Amino acid sequence: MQEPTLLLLTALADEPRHGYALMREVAEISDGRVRLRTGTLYGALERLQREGMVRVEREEVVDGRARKVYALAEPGVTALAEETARLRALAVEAERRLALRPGFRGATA
Amino acid sequence: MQEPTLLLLTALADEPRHGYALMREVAEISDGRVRLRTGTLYGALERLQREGMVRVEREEVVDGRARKVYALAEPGVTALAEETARLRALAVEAERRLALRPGFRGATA
DNA sequence: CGCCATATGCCGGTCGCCGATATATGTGAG
DNA sequence: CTCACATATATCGGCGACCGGCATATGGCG
Repeated sequence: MQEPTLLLLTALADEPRHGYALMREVAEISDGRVRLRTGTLYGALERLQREGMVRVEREEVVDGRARKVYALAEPGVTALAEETARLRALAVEAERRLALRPGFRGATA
Repeated sequence: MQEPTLLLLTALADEPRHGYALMREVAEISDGRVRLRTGTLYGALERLQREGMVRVEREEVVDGRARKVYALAEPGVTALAEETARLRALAVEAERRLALRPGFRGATA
């Protein structure tokens, strides 16, 4: 799983959101580092629906603009939980190895 | 940065290793989940050298077999440290959000 | 002698992501 | 009133990392 996808699932983890809100949320989570393009966003959303990770919870019209509100499906919750656990373990291992290097000054500050 | 690349840099983080040893190391780090293909390995190694992350430390011949021993260059150390810090923060955030879900049972066990 | 582990390398295909483009409405500036 | 901008969704071509398969070569074991 790549980072944009991981960010997307994370942005959906606490509550359902529509596409455009997801773009803003992902930017915020990543401190502005990752700006999802619409091509990536809607492409990923479609793929994640095919894979059963995400579902459309409802469609609404707000101020004359159509919205699709996406939500994490159960497989998505499980996948996200497993992925983050895996990644956290990997990060810890990488940092352990880096600390083994002679003269290493942590970049974590 | 994708996971195979991250795993590769992690495998090089503590000490220099040659290609085949990297395949074994990556498999071990990932608990056997990720088996680097030679195409991925040598392709990534070449790319990472172009990017200045990795360098060939030395070439040796052991038991009649030629080896190239790869090492992390300084930019690789920095990149790995930053990437892991970023990923760890993201994992923490994802887990925080997951914990907010009603009735969530941690998959971290 | 054949098989497996060691060891490196290339090549075609797939797939996720990027960049650009299109479409449409509401809001605020000029 | 009009133009620009934020909101909102969607499609398309292309690129690049990774995968799977193949090729090549040596040393050790049965």
